[in-house]
Amino acid sequence: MQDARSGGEALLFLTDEQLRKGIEAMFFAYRGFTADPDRILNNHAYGRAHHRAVHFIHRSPGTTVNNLLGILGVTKQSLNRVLRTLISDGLVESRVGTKDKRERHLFLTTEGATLERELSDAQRKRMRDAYRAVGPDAVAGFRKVLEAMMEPELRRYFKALKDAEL
Amino acid sequence: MQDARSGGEALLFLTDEQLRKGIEAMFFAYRGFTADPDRILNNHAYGRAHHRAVHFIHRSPGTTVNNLLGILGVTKQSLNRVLRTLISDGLVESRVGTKDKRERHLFLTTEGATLERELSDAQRKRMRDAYRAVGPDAVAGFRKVLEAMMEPELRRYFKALKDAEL
DNA sequence: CTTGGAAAGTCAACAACACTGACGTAAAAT
DNA sequence: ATTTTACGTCAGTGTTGTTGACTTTCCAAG
Repeated sequence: MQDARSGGEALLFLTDEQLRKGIEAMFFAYRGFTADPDRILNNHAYGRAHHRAVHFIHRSPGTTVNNLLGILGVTKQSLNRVLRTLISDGLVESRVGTKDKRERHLFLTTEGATLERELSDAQRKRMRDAYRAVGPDAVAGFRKVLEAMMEPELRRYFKALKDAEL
Repeated sequence: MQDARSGGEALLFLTDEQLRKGIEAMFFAYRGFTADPDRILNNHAYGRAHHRAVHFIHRSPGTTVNNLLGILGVTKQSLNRVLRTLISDGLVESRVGTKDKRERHLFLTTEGATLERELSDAQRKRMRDAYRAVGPDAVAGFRKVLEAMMEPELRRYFKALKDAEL
């Protein structure tokens, strides 16, 4: 039906039509991916930017502001606005570095960890339901494609994250 | 290494750690997914919202504003601002409905189609490279997980999009 | 036929969050 | 001693989302 241009046999998944469907799937899926956390954040007067910060501080406790900047890909001004509110609201603690006193090491407070849990529970639930519905082989393929789509620098960072670090 | 808590055998892909890695993969991959179009849009003084509108108008020529609203999941006021600039810039044409004069049917002009092509070429290239790197089986799994992650309403819409419509 | 409500679309004002640019401070590196 | 790095801040701007108020059009009940 859509193999007119790829004279080939096993290359049908590379047609423009299939690629476009993949693009749209990515768009619609990302909406679902963020839907549950967005609902929760609305009740807390926070936004997606706060979620991202809280997630990665939880993931890597003691990370520095500079580290976070690289991961999140925003300017320090933008991140600072978010961190400032999280710190003043008592969700994040910022400790001056011991070795290098210019650095600030970020940690979640108990309250911050509570919000993180609430957000990630909702997001994991959707992910778990999706995973369960399709099975481990599909999940493996999913992960492969996502990794291949990343910018090389972030892919390196992503692969360096140890599973055990959680 | 991370199977401590799932007493099970084939359920390792459902551990919290694996789910969290999936969440992060989704986050990083989406950044890659939008990186190329974002660069192009910057040169044109447009944003991601314009991209989305142009994409779906190309996908379904003659679609109404209301249709687009359901697909994009924003308020009509937000979409209207984007459409207004696209129309006044001559990328989109808005025709009053013949049957129902309240409706506006949207079409890309030649200039609009040129921008759409430029954007989707870049985005498809990244998708194609990723697909090629992982092979058809992984791509099938990728698509399955994405579909499972969508909100039911959008999944129905997504599945209804015929491949041939492109 | 008229009237009243619903639907489609537009205009205006506001908030969140990204950006750039400039500046300041403290500490590390050279 | 000078430069660079890490971090914070102030000011200004742009995109994209929101709500609220409005017009035009359609349709259906009286």
